Amino acid sequence: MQSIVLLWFERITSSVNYVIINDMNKKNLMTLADIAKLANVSTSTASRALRDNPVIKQATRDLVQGIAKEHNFKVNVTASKLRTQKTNTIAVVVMLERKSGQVISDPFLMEILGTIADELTKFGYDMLLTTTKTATHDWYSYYYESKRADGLIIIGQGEHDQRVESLANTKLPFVVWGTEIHENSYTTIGSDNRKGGFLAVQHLIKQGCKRIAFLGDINHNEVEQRWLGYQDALKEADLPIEHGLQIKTDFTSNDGYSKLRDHLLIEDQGIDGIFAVSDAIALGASKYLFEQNIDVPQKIAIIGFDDIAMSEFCSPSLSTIKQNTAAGGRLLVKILLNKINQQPVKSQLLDVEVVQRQSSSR
Amino acid sequence: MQSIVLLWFERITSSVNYVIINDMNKKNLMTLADIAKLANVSTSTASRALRDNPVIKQATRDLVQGIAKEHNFKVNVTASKLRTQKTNTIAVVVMLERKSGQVISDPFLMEILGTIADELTKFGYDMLLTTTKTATHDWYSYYYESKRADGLIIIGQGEHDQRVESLANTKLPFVVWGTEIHENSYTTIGSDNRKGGFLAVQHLIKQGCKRIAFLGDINHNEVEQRWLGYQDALKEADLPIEHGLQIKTDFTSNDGYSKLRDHLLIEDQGIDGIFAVSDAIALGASKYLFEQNIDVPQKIAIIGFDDIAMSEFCSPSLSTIKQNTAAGGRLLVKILLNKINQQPVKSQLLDVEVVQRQSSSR
DNA sequence: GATATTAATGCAATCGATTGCAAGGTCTTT
DNA sequence: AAAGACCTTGCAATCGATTGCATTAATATC
Repeated sequence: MQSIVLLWFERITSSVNYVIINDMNKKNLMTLADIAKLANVSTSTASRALRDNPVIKQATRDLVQGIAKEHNFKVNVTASKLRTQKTNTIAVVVMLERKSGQVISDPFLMEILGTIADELTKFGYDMLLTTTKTATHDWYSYYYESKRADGLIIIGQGEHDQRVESLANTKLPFVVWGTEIHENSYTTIGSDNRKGGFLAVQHLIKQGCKRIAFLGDINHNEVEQRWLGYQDALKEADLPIEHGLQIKTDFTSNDGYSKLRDHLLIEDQGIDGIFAVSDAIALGASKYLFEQNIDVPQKIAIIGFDDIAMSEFCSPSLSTIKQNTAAGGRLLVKILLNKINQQPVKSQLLDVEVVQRQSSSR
Repeated sequence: MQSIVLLWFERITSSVNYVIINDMNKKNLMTLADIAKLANVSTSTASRALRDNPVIKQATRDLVQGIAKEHNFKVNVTASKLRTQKTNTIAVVVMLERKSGQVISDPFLMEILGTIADELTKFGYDMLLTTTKTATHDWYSYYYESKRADGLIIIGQGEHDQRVESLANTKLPFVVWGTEIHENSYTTIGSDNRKGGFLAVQHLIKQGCKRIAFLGDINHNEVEQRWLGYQDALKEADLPIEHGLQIKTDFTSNDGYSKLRDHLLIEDQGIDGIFAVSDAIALGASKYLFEQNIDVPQKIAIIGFDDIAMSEFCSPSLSTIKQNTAAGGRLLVKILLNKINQQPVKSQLLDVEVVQRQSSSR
């Protein structure tokens, strides 16, 4: 405050400072110019000093930074964004299933979102979150042209989605959590779903299963891969692939329950194993088997996918395929930031592993 | 550049358009000024026209809007934010438990986040998401002073948190999902946890339970309320409140499992009911009872809290207290926006209800 | 001591949209 | 036909930080 008075005689006039003080009282917002005045330097110097630009003398940098800290000054990122043309923000779009309005697989999602959030923070980025339920359709315009974000992370490609496809032709840097579909169409990061399906079914076969049902909807890209893995394992064991054993099932426990019921009522009873493409589905199926007094795993062994927290605590506990979500989140961020920095990137698959529990231990 | 020269002769000439096209090729970004030129009006008129300001003639509005649409023009929100001093963005902070690094109760969280996201979108706000794991500590500076967001939604107050308390003295508009603690300290929205605890225990008592264990950590504000509700119900039924039956348990299935085990091994065996403050805990506890061949619900009835998707599909299915998360999300947004618009607001409780399933049906 | 280098800082334009105020035009009204 | 009222539109300042270029100060070189 006193320094301001002294400035009367200097370059800066008293009335200007007076106004500023008033402004502060009114809005309680320091501006870079205020800091500069207090430090008795120009705003350019103040700006450079705050960002530790070596062109500014160390003493000046210390002075300015000290004053900034003292007054708890924070740069107005909006002004900064406008000038630098960088938002330092990444938008994350969560694809929800249209019909159910339900999240692809809750616990898994929350975990990957958390990792992404943390990872972005680490690199100085903010994270904008939306779901497909209400989001604008034109992500390119909304996020990129409007300067809301520098890039986009899309979680779950779901069934073929036109919105994602069309992004490939824009300048918007983005990555997708899912499965690589059309070659080079866009960059995807995801678990090795085919291997996951393979491991799951191979495991069931090792437990002695010969006729294994597949619960999932292969219109969903990732599920399609799991379905291919399912077939790989059967082929490897010289078991027949019976398309009648593929039961189209949504990503919910409810559907797992009822689809299995319908199938067991209508179709033959000869299945001795179930590969469900999500733990939620598997739990629904288990429920039905339990109600029918069908012994799990002795009569029918069952394995899921995701390794959600509950799987361990149901009875019998659920075997499953575990995805490395933490690594996935980190990779998504890393690849996207590389892309933003014009570096070449390519799609990647993450390894998966079998978690064996009671539901498949004979 | 050239456009300036050309403007000498005429306001708009075809060559001006040419220049604009050049600009686009360079940056592929239309600016309001470009649209204005195409429409042969000033930027001020263009700006007002786009926002449907009635002071502008309808014909002009149509013209400008038409051109904007035709060229797929989107206003640069960064510039807009700077000028208007409004970000139209809300930051959402998810409080994670420190120790476990785990989310308070996954499925519940994802649901409320989804609702908040959708609701904010509806009102034209973007949503910035962070977790407490890596977030800056000074939310006021980071979000408000830096002009990243107009307000803050905090999900879960956890144990007493200094960061939340200190916000109460700032100008940052914010609301908390949780339980009202210090009167008027800040605005909270949350389920009526006390009533939830009351209903849960009352229900168990109706089923004939006389000695009911409480699984939860009452250092957590919301859990404390559930604990009070627990006591209310016991008092109402003239049952003794035994503090030995309060078992401090974290929000995980794992802890539910092991804490119950420890308790049943060390303490007396006389309990005939369990109220777990989350479904995750309840499922862990169920698991233990199942392993020990303790009949649920006949010997011990059990009820949880949250109504996560899995509860219905475990065996036995889990009774629980259901929170109205969708209403919660909507209310959080509504209250916060009211607050931002300087309207008076007050904390609110949301109703809860018992969902009776097998685990408590004798 | 004069000039060439280098170091440190300041000037002023810029990012793109918004808005108070002024100015021009049109239409009444008497 | 003059004067006022109103309707539209444009001018120019503004939001706050950043940065290319110019300028001044300090040091080195001959």
